[in-house]
Amino acid sequence: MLDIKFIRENKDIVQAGAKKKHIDIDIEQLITLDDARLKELKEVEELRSEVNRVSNDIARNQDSALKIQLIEEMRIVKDDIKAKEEKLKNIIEEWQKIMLKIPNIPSVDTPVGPDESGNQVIRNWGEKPQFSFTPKEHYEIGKALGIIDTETAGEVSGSRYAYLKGDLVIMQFGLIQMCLDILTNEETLKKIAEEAKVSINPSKFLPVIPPVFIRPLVQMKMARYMTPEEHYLFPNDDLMLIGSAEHTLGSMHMNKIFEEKELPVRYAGYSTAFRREAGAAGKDTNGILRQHQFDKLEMEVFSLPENSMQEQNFLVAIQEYVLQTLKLPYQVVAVCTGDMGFPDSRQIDIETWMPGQNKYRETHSSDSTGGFQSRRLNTRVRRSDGKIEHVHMNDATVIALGRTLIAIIENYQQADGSVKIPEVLRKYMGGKEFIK
RNA sequence: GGAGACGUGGCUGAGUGGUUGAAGGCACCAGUUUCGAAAACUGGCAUCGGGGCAACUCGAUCGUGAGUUCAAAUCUCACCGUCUCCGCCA
Repeated sequence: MLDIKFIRENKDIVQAGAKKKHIDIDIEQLITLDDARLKELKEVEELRSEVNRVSNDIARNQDSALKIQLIEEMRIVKDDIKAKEEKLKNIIEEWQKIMLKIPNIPSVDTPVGPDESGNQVIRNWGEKPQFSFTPKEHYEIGKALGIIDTETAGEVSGSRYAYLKGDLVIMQFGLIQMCLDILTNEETLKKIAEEAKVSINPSKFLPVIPPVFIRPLVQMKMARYMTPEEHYLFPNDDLMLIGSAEHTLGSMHMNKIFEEKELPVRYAGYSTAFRREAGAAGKDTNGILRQHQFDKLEMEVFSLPENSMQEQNFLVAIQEYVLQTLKLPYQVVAVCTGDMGFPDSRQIDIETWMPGQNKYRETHSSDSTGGFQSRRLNTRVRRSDGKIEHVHMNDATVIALGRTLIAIIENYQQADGSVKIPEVLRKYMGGKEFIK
């Protein structure tokens, strides 16, 4: 949510920002409503003030005839207040509906574009592996090795589910452990920050296992409930499944105030993510690329506003470090206005090379949301001078397990159908060198 | 799931219908004192919104939402949450 004062003072910027994101909003209508809201609010407040004043007189006055007269008068004023409050309530409801539809404004360095075709590759890393044979896709290799079974899962649970088995499971836990080792090691983080030339305090991440259920109201505050059809809903319990650990990590400090010296606060949350993939009919149906359920380690950082850009750069640097450690080729992409998320001011994705598909595919995302989510969540910071303002929030993937497993399977595949295990993972897999 | 207790400012804790936005304490900030610090003393110290250049002022907020009343932290109802005991369970 943007600040209404900011919207009033910068309506051209807000309107232009929404247009770049291809979201229709009517700022003039909002401002007309806001004028009405302020007028009505003022009237209600003046009447309430009168009631308060007279009520105090009643309490202190000894003259009982006068008291009765004043009480009668206040009864009438009270009815007046009730009617005005009803009117105000309706105005505020309309006002909120429009406010919730106004997206965050894209940063100045966000490329403008209609959809993902407008995304820009910023840089790439790594040599694509050369094969003496035609590289296969992950599901073929996985099926042959008996480590991915989508057929049984299809019968048991439906499409877009899979059984992962054996060494692939061990590898998943190895990846998680490897990433947690990075995120909880201050030396490593410092090194990453220095190499990426970001000037922030590279403090450790606190590992968290968050709930996978969230109240729809809170999801709304995270500004991640724009497309209800994307979520698994449990109306009997007024709950929904999270689509990312971000949703229950970012809301951890709802209605709370940080002290300036506490920031940045960094979390590394591990959870399963649940997505209905409602808009992806027939897309990526093979294997485990696009699943209804996948596991992910996610970073969430609360920072001072002036640091949030650098914080995002730091998070991207961590993502790159993870992929470099695994020796997986990737490209870093500035996501354009037409493709970026509703609450984002700047979104950067990383796409990892998938030789079987002969394509880069999205494995990481990092969202800088500024004060957009924190305004809805009411998450603030008390500065050292006592002033209180909204914190800035950044979230980013550390590792999305399913897609990273695909990248490893495809990049490390061998002519005999086996998969070589990346060196850094071997210590987590009993020293094993191949899955075969 | 059953029974009971409770939810007040950053924390603690008073407050059961009328200048209570809320005593006291801790923490914090500024000053006095000190070479400096501690201690002591003095003062300040909730958030949000409206109006005002400002001093200031009006309103809202005592878990959330409704209600009763001229007047609600205080009374009523619903919901949410926490704690204790029992049950169940990994």
